[in-house]
Amino acid sequence: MEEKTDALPPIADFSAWYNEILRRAEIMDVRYPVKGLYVWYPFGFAIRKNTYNRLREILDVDHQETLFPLLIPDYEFMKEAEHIKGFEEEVYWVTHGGLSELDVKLALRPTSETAIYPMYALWVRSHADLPLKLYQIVNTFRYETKHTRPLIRLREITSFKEAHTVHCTWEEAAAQVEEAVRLYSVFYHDLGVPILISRRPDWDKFPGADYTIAVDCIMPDGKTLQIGTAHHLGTHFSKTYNITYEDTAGEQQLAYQTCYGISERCIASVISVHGDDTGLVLPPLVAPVQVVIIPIIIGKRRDEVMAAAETLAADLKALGIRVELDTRDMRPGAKYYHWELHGVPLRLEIGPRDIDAGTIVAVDRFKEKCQIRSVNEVIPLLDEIQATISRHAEDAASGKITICSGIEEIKVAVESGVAVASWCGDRGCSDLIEAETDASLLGSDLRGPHAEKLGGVGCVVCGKVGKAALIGRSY
RNA sequence: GGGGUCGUGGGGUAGCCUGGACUAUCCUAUUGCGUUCGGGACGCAGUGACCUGAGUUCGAAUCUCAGCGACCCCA
Repeated sequence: MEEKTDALPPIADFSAWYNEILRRAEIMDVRYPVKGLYVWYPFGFAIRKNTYNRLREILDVDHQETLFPLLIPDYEFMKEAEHIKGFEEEVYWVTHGGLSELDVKLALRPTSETAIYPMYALWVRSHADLPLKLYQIVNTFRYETKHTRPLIRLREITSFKEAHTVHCTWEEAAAQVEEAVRLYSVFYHDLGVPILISRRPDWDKFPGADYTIAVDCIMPDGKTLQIGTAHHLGTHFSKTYNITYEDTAGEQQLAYQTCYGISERCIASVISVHGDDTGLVLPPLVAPVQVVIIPIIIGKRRDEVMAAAETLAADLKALGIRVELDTRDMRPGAKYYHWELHGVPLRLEIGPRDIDAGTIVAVDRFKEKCQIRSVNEVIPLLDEIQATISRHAEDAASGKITICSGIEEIKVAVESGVAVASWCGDRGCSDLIEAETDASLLGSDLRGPHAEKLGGVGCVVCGKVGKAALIGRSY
């Protein structure tokens, strides 16, 4: 069949699809003239707003939102050795004020530990001040040398949610890391994005952490995207920044810390994991337009149809639904394509025939059509769509995960997805896996059903006691 | 980190090698008018571009150098 119009590249050609969808669905404009910096279109920004509103809701239960400065004095930034090593290659420096050189150079935060922790040292006095759980949503700057990509690898991360907590004991901090993982699981469950939770190998943990728990998702091309991390910082930073508290016995004690973050990669994951050949598929939770109403306007009955459509829109708005009434002078079909591209979960059509019959045509993003008689049927429909989107994503993710018992199997698995295999924890064995399979050992202690299915088999390389590791190619 | 390809209206291309008013083409770009309107309408008339800087030249989208930017491949 002949294509009538310029088709979106198929999602099977993921890179091309991704670039095109960002522009056509008006998410990011990539034409800003600085490498690695991109502009949010209003529609994309609305997705961001809805997504981060949910993230805030989840955090606000027992965190407080705060805001720290963008600029960090060099003497603070340079205090923690491991941390510096991890970031110094990527830091932008402000060296001048006007024409004069600054006495103290200022780093644009690549992350905010070194901005926040000197203040924490002032704020934390007593065990009664703990735990302290703050977060902020800010932009950060990293001079990326790898290939930059909108929402995925940026020189200005525009939407970095970073939480920083302080605790009395190592165990409490460890429990907070688990709590962070739980919160992120809830968040991604709500976005319908299936996640893999594992512990990053020691050589890949956050610079200045005891350990790092990572949240990854699987993109349509089988590569993984890290979409969240939680770090146990132990006392690395509290030693450096002198964050101490007075315990019940009146003794000064070093505090234990955690930090955990999510960036706009969460939006990249929503777009990529759910999208299809027709365009975006947005979960109602984050869709800027949850329901679009297309009036079917024909000649004489135009006013009658418009009035009915406006009433319908008002009724939906009253139910708290984000609704758009599309009154543009276009044929209905063109509007259908437009809103499908933009991922609108549910479309309602109202025309003369529907008015006569007392019904409304409802079509979901998967083109399932039904007739409804009342606006009260809309919310259940949206709930159903949210569930369908999650189920599709879950099926797609499962299809990309292979449980492997040998190097050859891993090699095949990582060509189109990720492998789960047993690993003893030894660097030598992981080096061998990576060299043989052209993929990375992303994490150990993988959680969830796939790890359980693997069972207690020995390391794929040496046969010693091993645990479930995640192996794949990553963004 | 290494290599490659490339930069032309809003988007996609041709023209460049062989310099000459350069210009052209397609689209879900855009303006106006009219006819249309239950799955991407049509007619007519318009708008709109050669990445930036330097150089070569009588003359540069075209040649040279640099910068900026984009994409692809390999490590």
